[in-house]
Amino acid sequence: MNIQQCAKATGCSKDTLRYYDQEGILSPERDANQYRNYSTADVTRLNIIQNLKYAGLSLVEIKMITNLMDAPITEACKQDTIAFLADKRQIFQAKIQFYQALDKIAQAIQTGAETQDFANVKNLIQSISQLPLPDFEVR
Amino acid sequence: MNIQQCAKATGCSKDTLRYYDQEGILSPERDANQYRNYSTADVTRLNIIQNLKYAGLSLVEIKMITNLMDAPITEACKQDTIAFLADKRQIFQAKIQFYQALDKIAQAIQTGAETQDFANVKNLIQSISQLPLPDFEVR
DNA sequence: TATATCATTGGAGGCAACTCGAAGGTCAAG
DNA sequence: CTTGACCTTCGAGTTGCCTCCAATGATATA
Repeated sequence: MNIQQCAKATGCSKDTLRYYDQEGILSPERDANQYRNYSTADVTRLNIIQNLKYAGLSLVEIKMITNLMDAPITEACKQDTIAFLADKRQIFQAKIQFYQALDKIAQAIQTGAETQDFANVKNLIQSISQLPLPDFEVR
Repeated sequence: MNIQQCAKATGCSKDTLRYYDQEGILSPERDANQYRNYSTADVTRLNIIQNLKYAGLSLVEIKMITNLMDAPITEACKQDTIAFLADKRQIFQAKIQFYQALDKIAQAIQTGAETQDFANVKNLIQSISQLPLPDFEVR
């Protein structure tokens, strides 16, 4: 699969695919003429990358995770991974709670706006300031 | 409250506060000497800004929402707000589902790494590619 | 009144993650 | 064998969100 087909299959732009190659995030095989040749495994991997990006991970963090797929996992790397995941899970869980709370407020604002209850809309926006941010560092 | 105190109260840097002023996101009153003077309402507003940023909104979107707090809400603006919120709620709900699924996988990877079940770790990472991204546009 | 510490502005720099353009090589169709 | 649509690399530009610096002014304390 050439770069154009891969771009179409994954929704990444060709430039993005070249950028990922350059950054060592995803380096496909090359044909004799130096053209990139993407395998179906590469496409799967790009889906993983996109999903983790959507979850708010940086490309460096994504590299860490996807690297686990092809390297044999050493003891040191195992420890790193466990610590990293414990960290990330805290963040994921904080995000779940945060979005649930925020969605509740958004729903109430929606209702308030529809029923012309504008005073309440302002109170609801105020209440966003009360949502607790997690006290650990988040990117 | 001067800029230093506000920075301390909100956790924003002084540079960030000046940047927000410059961008019209939060413009505090000025004293006779041109020094910025932050009110408690400004601090509340900065909390809102930080929370919405954490939720993945851009500063432009945040401006849209916080502007609702001081302007009288016109009919046109009401329509915009309702549409905007409907949109954002879709995204929030997608994120909730996504993080729940991802956390489940992260937990399983953690367990697999702890118990040396590395083959399974690789399968689990693979399974991230299966998580459905929402089909609407997300930032 | 000198000194230190705060504030102001303007403009430059930085980082992540692209995005674009130029200059040139490859390949299939007519 | 030319035309057009691909591909390559390299380097520069862009966007969002800061972050730092220099020059200058205000304020508090010894």
